[in-house]
Amino acid sequence: MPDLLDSLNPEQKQAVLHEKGPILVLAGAGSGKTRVITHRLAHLVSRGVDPRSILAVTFTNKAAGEMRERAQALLPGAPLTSFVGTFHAFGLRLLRRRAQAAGLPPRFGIADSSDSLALVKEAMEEHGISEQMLPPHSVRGRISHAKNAMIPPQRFAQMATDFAGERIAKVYASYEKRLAACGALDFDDLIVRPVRLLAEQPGVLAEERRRIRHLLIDEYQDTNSAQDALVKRLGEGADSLAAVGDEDQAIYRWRGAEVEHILRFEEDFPGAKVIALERNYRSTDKILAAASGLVSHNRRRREKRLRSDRGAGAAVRIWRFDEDRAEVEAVAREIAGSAKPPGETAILYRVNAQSRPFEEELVRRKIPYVVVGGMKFYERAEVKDVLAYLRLAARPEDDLAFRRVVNVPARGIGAATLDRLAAMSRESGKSWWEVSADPAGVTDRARTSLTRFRAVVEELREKAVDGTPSAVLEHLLTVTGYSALYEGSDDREDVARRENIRELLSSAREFERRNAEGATVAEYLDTVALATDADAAGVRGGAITLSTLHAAKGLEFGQVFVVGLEEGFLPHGQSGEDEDELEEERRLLYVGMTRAEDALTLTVTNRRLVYGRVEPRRPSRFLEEIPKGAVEEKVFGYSAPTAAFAAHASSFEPEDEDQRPLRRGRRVRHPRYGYGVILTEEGSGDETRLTVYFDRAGKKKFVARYADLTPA
DNA sequence: CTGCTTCACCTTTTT
DNA sequence: GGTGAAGCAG
Repeated sequence: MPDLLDSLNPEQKQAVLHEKGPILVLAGAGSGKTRVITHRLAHLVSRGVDPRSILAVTFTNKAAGEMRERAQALLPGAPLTSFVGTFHAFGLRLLRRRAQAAGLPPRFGIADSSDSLALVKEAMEEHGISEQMLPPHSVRGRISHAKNAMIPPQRFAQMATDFAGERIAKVYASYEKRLAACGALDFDDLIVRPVRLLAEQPGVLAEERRRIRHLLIDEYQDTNSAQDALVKRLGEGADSLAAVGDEDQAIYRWRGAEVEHILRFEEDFPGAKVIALERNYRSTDKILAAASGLVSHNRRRREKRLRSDRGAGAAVRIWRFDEDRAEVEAVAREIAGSAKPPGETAILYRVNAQSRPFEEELVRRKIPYVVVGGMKFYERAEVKDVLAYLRLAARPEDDLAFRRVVNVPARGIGAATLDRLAAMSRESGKSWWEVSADPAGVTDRARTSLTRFRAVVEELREKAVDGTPSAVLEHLLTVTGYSALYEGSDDREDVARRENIRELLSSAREFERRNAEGATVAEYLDTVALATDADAAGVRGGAITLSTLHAAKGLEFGQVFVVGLEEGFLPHGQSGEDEDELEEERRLLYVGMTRAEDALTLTVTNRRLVYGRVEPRRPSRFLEEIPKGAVEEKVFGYSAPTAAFAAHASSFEPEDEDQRPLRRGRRVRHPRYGYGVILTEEGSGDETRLTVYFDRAGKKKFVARYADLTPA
């Protein structure tokens, strides 16, 4: 198929044609990365390579879907049988096939992020750790990092140096126990377990290597160490291993990704071929110059020179506003007056909460829009409830699902009964399901309710043996009494819930259609567990796209607005001042800017409503780093800040040396709580209240005047 | 045990 | 502004 290569430039062609061994493709923004991957995949197949020996891995379902589709389009005829999917989907498939070798129960479940957060909370409670002391979210984060670094609880405990670390080690250990008790794996396990399996069982490794001969890894800059290890295990000795990525677009450090993996590729794979794709087909020169100038302030990157293929174009606009209302209006007005079709426009922001004012204004102006990401379909309570019933139908020993719905709709099974079941389960090592058959020490009412509940689940189990997912779902909605819960109500929320349930049903039918044979309940549940968003990005058609900078990666638009370029958003207030985190924030903006083809507008505001409060804002430091030659500034009715306002604003200034001993960030000592650090100051003078985070006692609030705090 | 109210706390990004 | 936990009356 010679025409396969005609549309490629020389570098792209080299990347596609590369025959043997490791190759790293450094694909700058807009350089035709997906094109290279899909063509390489298609090329291998058309050259006679067995499609089943090709493994193509990405990070998101969306990217995987696109890759499969586009590769398939290049290969008329037989459906592509290669594995094309996410790291997690690959890990899951491997573990399902080799559950026994991996030492897993034959039908293990998958704990999603809310399941695993629930388990962390329980584990914390078990060890008497309050949520004030350690936020469950961050504990969950620490555990996740440890798992991805392949550090087991035992070693984590040995490594723990401080008080918090010791506690987290305990939580980590019982979290793992609890996960095992409900026969479930969390997302991290889906990567880490395969790595361990391949490391410990040479036989399995040999077989997998025999099966997988060609690897294609997308977004290599976003791999964490477990994913990197997985690639290395499988890739060693493979016929080819192609890693594609761009360190300037690495934006998942917080999730354990390490740019080092891509920066170190040639050392890890000696003799690797490296090809840089530096021709940009997406953006005009001005946009590219602005974005490149910005990201060149990063140190941990390879020097590169992106060239635009599209001519100079218009300057990047920087719009400055006095307040957020004006910002929202100006952006909406520009969009309304624009000749571009709505589908060609995107508004990008740092955090989801920023979408709201724009949504309101777009609604007011009757401009259609879609929000990418946002509230996730599979995270809605009603969807999770219904799926929990389905999970029980497939695997009654799924404690997490059991607890979720045993009392939904309300059956008179309350906290006391649940505590009983928990205790019995812990003592006997049996699942809640088993224990609930003969519960000791619960009220008669609860006992009858449990019996009735069990009968319902038993019936669903039978139904699930040979029923399709959608049939079981439909059945379950009536027998459990779940749909009656929201029926016949005019409440907007209830209407939405009914719609979501209907939506779930049709997605199940869609799943069955796509997997004509083998659309079992278990397989449907696997798919759903790894599907995080409802692929909303596919339906953008005639609507403006609203998206976070993260979710915008991989997309492109004629006209892009990156809004709210202020300190606190970009860089985000939760990101520290250390260089690595700043670099990541800078890359995030870079990713946003390089989404634009012809028009890019960056906005800043002097004042903004945050959590219902008007707050002074300062322009992002990144604005200074964008080359002046590429931009054109415009100030909208900008009034100089008042003196008081300026004083307030300047307290955000990091280089403004504040000598007060009890200011934000200072370490202090308290006679009772020991050492800590000041998190926030509220009010002023005698009224000043301080929130202090103590190393051992957690968060406490004080009125500064009365608290016995000394600088430490 | 349930359902309602209040209250605190919060807010990064996601497979 | 929104959500989830905690508190309280029925």
